[in-house]
Amino acid sequence: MKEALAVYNSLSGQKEPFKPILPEHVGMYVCGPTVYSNVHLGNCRTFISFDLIYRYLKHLGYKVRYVRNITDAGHLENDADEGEDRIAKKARLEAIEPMEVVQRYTVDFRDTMAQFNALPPSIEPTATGHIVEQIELIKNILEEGYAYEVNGSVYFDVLRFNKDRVYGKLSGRKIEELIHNSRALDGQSDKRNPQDFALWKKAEPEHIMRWPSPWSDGFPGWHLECTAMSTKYLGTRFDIHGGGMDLKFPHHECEIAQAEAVYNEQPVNYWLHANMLTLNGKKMAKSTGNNILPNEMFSGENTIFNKAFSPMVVRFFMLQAHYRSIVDLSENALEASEKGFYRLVEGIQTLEQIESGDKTTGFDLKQWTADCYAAMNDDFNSPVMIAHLFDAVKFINSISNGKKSINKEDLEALRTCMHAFFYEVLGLQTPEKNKSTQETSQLEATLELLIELRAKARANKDFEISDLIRDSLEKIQIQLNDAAEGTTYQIN
RNA sequence: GGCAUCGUGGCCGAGUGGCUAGGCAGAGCUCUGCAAAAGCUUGUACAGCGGUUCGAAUCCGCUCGAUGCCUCCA
Repeated sequence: MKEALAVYNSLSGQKEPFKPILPEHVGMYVCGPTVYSNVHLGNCRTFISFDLIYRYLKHLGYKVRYVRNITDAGHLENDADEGEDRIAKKARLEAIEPMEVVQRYTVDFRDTMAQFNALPPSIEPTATGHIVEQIELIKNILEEGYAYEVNGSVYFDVLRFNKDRVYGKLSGRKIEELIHNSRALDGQSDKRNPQDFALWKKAEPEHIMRWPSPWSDGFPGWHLECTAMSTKYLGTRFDIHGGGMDLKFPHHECEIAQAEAVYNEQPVNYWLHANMLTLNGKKMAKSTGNNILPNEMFSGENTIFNKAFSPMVVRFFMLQAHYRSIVDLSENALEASEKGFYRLVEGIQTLEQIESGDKTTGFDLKQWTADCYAAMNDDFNSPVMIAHLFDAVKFINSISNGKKSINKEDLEALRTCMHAFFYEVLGLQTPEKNKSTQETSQLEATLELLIELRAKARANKDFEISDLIRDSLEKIQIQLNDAAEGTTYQIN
């Protein structure tokens, strides 16, 4: 199965057979969040996409080292604030320590990702914990002649780099076009060319987050941390680098330039980019109000949707689209996914109860299993794999109805495969059963009494009473279901 | 303005030269005192206009539209 995996490489623009540098190991780096506010739902989609990829690689038997950074310094804003660090700005606004901001939102981020059942990465390094490595890297780039210092700041010399190597190969941008499209400098910049980017910025006096360096007391440029940390933990050449599509340019382009400047080879074999999440057809933006936080979705306390959606439903919704497609969050789409998700969950629960027969009828289990793997091997095509899971649910239901049968061996294999794909690869969980506290057991007993009374009324054809019980319960979100074996209830 | 990705049935969303995606909704059926729930069955599609081809939703060109990034520090 491993050999069949193909991934879409942004660098080449096509699907390529996946061959890691070491046969049994995979090194994967994904650009993590900047922890200056609550994690953005769009960010979550990126990390859920890479969680799927991480899980599938592990499922195939690879030993994966998954590194995802926490950006807690050096990510400058691009609005009117004169080069102020996002973290520092937030700290100033809230009158707290910068590291307090970092701590708060790192905790929020981890908590949210845990709710989405995303596995934690193998290493989660922070930018502030790797200042030494970043300074070393700048020294090396300067030594190679691809950077220059001006007034205590150090900039990467893109034009100089482009003479020896190619800048723009990931994003398909040409340096001439970049120059052509740049506006004239307003004279305030120390940079020689607008395409150049900061490796080190001298801190203004009011700037709180600062570190000593050979050039000035200052802070590292944003692009630098990922190069420093990825190469530290994965080597100067590693297998997979991931991130959101929006990071392709300039961030990842700059990473390539930084690494190539020092190590003289391209740092990454496979560049993978997860696409964006829109909300009601538009980009999510705080400024326009077209924005929703993960927790607001889970609790239903928001002005965008009329109801709450659980983390598993949202995760399932995202996995029903391919990671390289833009996916649009809307109430209709979420509700459709929610129902589909529960259909799948019930199918898995039915699978636990069905019994094997003499032979398997109407289902080619080997072919089905192969189809599931083929879908995932085709650039992690989770929507197609999920479609196959629904085919299995249809089969499971018809076994349950007695219309089809399955032999012992196949039943075992079906359970193994369904579990592997549902829990392990897709990372889904079935909703937790309510813990049986005293109150719930009292409720259960009461409901069973009501069901018994209703059954008596029905036996006497006293439908007025039986419907009164049913309708009254329905009003308080308790649904009675009459089946051949008796009446069951469902609390919504 | 530049770069990139994309436009699929009522909604979401795969596929990508000839062969059923799937989910939700709708319709029909089964079950039921009637419902509900559940299960089964089922359909109209590939933005528009040209071109290539025996054959295109799939390839090419143009038009229209969408989304992201860039055009300032990063």
